[in-house]
Amino acid sequence: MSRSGADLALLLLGGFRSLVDDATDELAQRGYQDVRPVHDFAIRAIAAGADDATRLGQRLSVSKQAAAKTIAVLQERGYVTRDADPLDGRRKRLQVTDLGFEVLRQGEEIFDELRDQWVRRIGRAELERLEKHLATLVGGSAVRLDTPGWMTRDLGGSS
Amino acid sequence: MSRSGADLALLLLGGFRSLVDDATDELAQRGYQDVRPVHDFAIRAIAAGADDATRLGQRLSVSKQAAAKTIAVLQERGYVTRDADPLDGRRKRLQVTDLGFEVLRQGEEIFDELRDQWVRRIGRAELERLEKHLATLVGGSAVRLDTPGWMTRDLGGSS
DNA sequence: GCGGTTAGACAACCTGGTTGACTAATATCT
DNA sequence: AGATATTAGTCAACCAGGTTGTCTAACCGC
Repeated sequence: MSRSGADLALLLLGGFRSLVDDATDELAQRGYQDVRPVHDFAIRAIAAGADDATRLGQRLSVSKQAAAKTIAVLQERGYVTRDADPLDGRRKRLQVTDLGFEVLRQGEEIFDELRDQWVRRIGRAELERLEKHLATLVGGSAVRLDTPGWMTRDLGGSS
Repeated sequence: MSRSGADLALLLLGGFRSLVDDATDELAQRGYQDVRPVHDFAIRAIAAGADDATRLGQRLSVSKQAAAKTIAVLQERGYVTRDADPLDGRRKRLQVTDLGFEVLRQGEEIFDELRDQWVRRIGRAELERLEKHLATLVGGSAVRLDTPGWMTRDLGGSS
């Protein structure tokens, strides 16, 4: 048992991947075949007020062009709409559709269920302790999602 | 404070990114400018016996072609050599160079130092507890590194 | 009204993956 | 031995998701 710093990093990555892969799987089984976590995050950001491409890009720490590509996908799948802003002719105001909110809701539900599974395995107090420490270590600093590929790709044999 | 499943995922990702970004920064400062964690992992896998492109690919859960591309980079930078296998004319046997081992050593050292910093912040016992739980939850299952981009990319304002 | 800024679109390009096709060498089977 | 199958590596085409740069149209301030 090495307990090296590198192992620690791998453990964290492993934990993350485990959750995300399982969640993506489950989301697919519930009928949202091609939703990737990055879509979920993007929809969430839009719902939270990043309602145009530029702001979404800022929120996601990617260029506005990259954000626009993501938006195009979300729009095509019916998770967001894009209509002209009456107050500013340049902007295209983004709005999350009912379907979009539904994906969000299900995504949350799935993640919560996965967390519950973890609670069952190591106990509530222990998991909360783990979260508390991680929060301390990671700090409030926003987690950047600007990792091309990676969470957007389809997964092999995860679950 | 939501303590939702999604937050947990973000915490894990944040922890990982924090370590990896800092490590990459530090490695760069020590003169290994363009080493990304993925290179470290690849060298490590080669040193551990995945000494041809096919096996390296399997180890890293990527195609042999992708592995070959990585190898080309490692070779160009002098971290590995590739010579004919006297026993099997098809294979090109990989070997980690002294420089390659040096990168590995420094990488380890850096990660260990980062872990020490964490120990200082939350205490040895707590960190070990965290590691123990994560190990339980993630299981022995090999962590897949097949995330295109992401750890290979250069980092913005991390540290 | 005019110059500067801002939102979005378009295009070219990069990285790091993928699959598919092909060659050469080794293994296996009759 | 010889025919056949497998295996390692390479090449090429392609894809996803990002980047920068350029351009247009609309807004803002003087």
